[in-house]
Amino acid sequence: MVLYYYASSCIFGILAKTMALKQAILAILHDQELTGYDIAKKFSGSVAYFWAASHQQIYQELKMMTRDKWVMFKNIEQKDRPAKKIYHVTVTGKQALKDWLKEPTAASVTKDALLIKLFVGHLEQPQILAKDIQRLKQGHEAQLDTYLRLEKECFLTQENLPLPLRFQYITLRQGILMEKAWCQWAEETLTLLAAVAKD
Amino acid sequence: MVLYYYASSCIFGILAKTMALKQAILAILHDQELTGYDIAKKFSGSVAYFWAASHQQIYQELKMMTRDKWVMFKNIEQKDRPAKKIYHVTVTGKQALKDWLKEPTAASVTKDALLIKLFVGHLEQPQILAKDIQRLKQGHEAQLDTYLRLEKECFLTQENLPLPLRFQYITLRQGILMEKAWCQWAEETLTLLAAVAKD
DNA sequence: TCGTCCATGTAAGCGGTTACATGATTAT
DNA sequence: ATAATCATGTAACCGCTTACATGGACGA
Repeated sequence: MVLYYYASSCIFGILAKTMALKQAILAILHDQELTGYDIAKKFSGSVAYFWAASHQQIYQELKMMTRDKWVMFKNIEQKDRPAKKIYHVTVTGKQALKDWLKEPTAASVTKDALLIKLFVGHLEQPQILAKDIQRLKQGHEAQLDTYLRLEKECFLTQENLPLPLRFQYITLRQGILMEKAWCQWAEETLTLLAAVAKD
Repeated sequence: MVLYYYASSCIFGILAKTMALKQAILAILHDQELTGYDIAKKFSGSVAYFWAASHQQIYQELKMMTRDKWVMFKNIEQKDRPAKKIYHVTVTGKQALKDWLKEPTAASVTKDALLIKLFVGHLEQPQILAKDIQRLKQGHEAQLDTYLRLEKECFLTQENLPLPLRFQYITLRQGILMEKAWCQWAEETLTLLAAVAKD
């Protein structure tokens, strides 16, 4: 037996796999009927913050989920538009989602190329990295703005939010806190890089 | 031509791919000679925060990088231990790393199953999710502690840090700020979940 | 004796990306 | 004209995980 060798990876063996696209689709589709195209749009919109997926992947996943009876679809013929499949979650699918909620969640893994670059940042001129960070910072600031506007418009105005919205607010709050922290770090880093450039 | 359709993905087409394991290995190996085994240890240690990799993957990557002349190794026979290969970066490899530093970096993509769960958190008892978050929070707090101790011991004590360390400090700072933000969010969320449980 | 550390790999398969393909309608 | 929206897919490939495999030294 060589199991001991895999201890570092197996200590989290009880945890759920990271692969959760099926569940993400179930979550979106839970209280509404949508086409694959609609779901793809959601995945490059609001849900994109915590899970991204291309339309190709979504179509394939829907095919498998249909086979497994987690979702079903109605074929709708249209004049002047291609026919579309409107999906909904089955009872089996809803149960699968609920069961998954109970499983312990694995810590999410970050893969950040920018940090690798900074780790050996002394190999290049600090201005080059600074420029790169500045560009990324603009993206994060824009995202933060979007989130803050959403917070103001949808969540802070009314008291006694309906239960589902109270939970969605929690996910928005993570977006806000993380983007804020990122921007703060970026500012700090740009200051440090400017100091390096001076020397 | 149907390129317009892929605009949303191609707008970032000029950006570097996220796949940066080769560069991460080059970064670690840049100023020291190591075996694949050593590199794997680094990847489950300090570097793990911004890039994770298993030993299997590292061995395969080293093989490809050897083929491409980015790294070379010396075979060292040992008594009472298996033979080992000590790798070092070639001039070509160092140039490849420097070239990569200049490429614009793609924003890193988060995939967080916990947020999917919270998105449909109303489907389960709030205590179950709260427990899960509490467990994850312990992990993040432990990580934060490690980072803060490292900061104190290695970076805050001495002034005029050598250049490479000043850059490594920047990466540590991101770990610190992100973990802090996560813990803050977790606290907020646990309060909100407790409120939900009361109703 | 059990498990860990050192030190190397192969092979199957999964999750996800990239490229390719179709085709009418509508807005600029 | 040009490009975007709606709406569906297939196929090749890549990055990574999981499982399997070897084997001696050393500490609890």
